[in-house]
Amino acid sequence: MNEQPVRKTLPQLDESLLKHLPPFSKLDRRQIRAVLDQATSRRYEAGRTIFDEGAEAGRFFMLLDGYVRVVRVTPTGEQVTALHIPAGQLLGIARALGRDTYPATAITAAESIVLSWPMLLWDSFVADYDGFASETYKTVGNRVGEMNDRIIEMATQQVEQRVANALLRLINQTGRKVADGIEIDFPITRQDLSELTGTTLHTASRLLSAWEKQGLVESHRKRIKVLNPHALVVLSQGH
Amino acid sequence: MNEQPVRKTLPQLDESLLKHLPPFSKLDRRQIRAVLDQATSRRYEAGRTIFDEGAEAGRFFMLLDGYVRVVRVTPTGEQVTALHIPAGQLLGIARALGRDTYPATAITAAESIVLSWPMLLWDSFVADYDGFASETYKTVGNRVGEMNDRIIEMATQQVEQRVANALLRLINQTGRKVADGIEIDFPITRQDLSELTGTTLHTASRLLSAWEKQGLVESHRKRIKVLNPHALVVLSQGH
DNA sequence: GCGCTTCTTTGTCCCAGCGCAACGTTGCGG
DNA sequence: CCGCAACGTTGCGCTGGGACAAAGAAGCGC
Repeated sequence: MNEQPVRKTLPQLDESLLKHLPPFSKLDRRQIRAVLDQATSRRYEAGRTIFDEGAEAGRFFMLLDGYVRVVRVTPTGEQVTALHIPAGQLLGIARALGRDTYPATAITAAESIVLSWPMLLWDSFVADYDGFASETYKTVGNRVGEMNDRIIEMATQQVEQRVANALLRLINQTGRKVADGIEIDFPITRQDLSELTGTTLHTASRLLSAWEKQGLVESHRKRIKVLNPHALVVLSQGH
Repeated sequence: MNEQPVRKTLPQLDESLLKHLPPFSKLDRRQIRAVLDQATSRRYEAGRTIFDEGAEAGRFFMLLDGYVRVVRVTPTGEQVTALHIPAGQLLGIARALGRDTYPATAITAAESIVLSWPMLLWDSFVADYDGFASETYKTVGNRVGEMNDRIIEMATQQVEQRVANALLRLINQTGRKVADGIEIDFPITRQDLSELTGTTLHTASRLLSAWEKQGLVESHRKRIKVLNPHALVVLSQGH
């Protein structure tokens, strides 16, 4: 793990920000203050580890801004991205899974702002804040759903379909509308895409090139813009 | 879904049975009575559907005996087994995932005895029974862990390793020690194995044949006995 | 016992996609 | 402006394992 998060005051954190975070969206002013007062805020550059698989789950986190990849490392050292987590979500919520170690490693995929609280506060948050528990269930439920989908994909779909699906998921989660399409608004390499889809960098690169020739996407290093999402959907369903 | 479960008295259900079920293991006699009184018991033959993906999650279930496959069906009609659930576990606990429909279909893989309760009771169980909530978190956590593992497997491992892994998981969950090895004590076809590992019936069959020739396993239709688990472990790690 | 169905085995063919390898491209720091 | 590192592209050959096919084995009902 990296250096310990530094406790800071949170002048730059607009309280209204928390209102957009589902677990806390219904809190009143005083409660928001209480949540923020107990939080530690930290900025991570891209590529830094927030917590490591297997480490004692001492804190839980909320991603205020940026993107996080949840990865697991195989015995042979390969990385596989299990999930992408967009801003506004909780992570490292081992407690909601009845665990006391983190089940995977979280790595920032872009510069990110992360709040964290001691895991000790988990239970009191659940008790004190209405809807906190049910929102975390939903978070867990969504992630289970996503993982489920990925298992299905991996089991039944061809590489091309999987990559198309991954792209679609990414633009759904983090797409930003631009003039002529939807852009994924965080840096993503071919390598990342291949880890997400369980293929190789080479194949992912080939596919993107092919799609670019067909005018489906446009991409420059670490940037991917989808021009024709519908065609991707068609691809993802199998020709 | 099948016919509605039939409400029955539970003469044949030894109360002590419930003590082996984690979520209720710490209850006293009166509480166990209360839990049982509110349960519906039902026997399912192998291959029957307990609940369907997408259906309203009206009940939650506990598998007293038998074996259940949690499957998802792809748009093209293929079945993929997402999880195997052994006796003693809860299933259909959509509520713990903040959902009100079942996220997958549950099908019995062997004759099974299933208790169920109206989902309405979920909240009161959580409130009334100490440890119920935390045990369900653990159940969810374990399943998330398993799914995670399967994603890693599918992304990084060869078919042979995946099948070996699947077998190992099965003997861990439901292995029964016999004279010269460990037998999986419910009927499993090559087809099942292939669905679990995202390969084809044919390949699974070939692999088992090869292993049988090497003396690693012994199998007769729907029965698989592992003679040399260690060799399988070696295989599963990739030569 | 006889036929039917379900499950399993085995062989042959063939191609998607991985491994390898070499070469472009972009951006950054000095 | 240059060199280097990170990122991306492309060609080629090889092979794991999927598709197809056909036939054996076990169980089941009549």
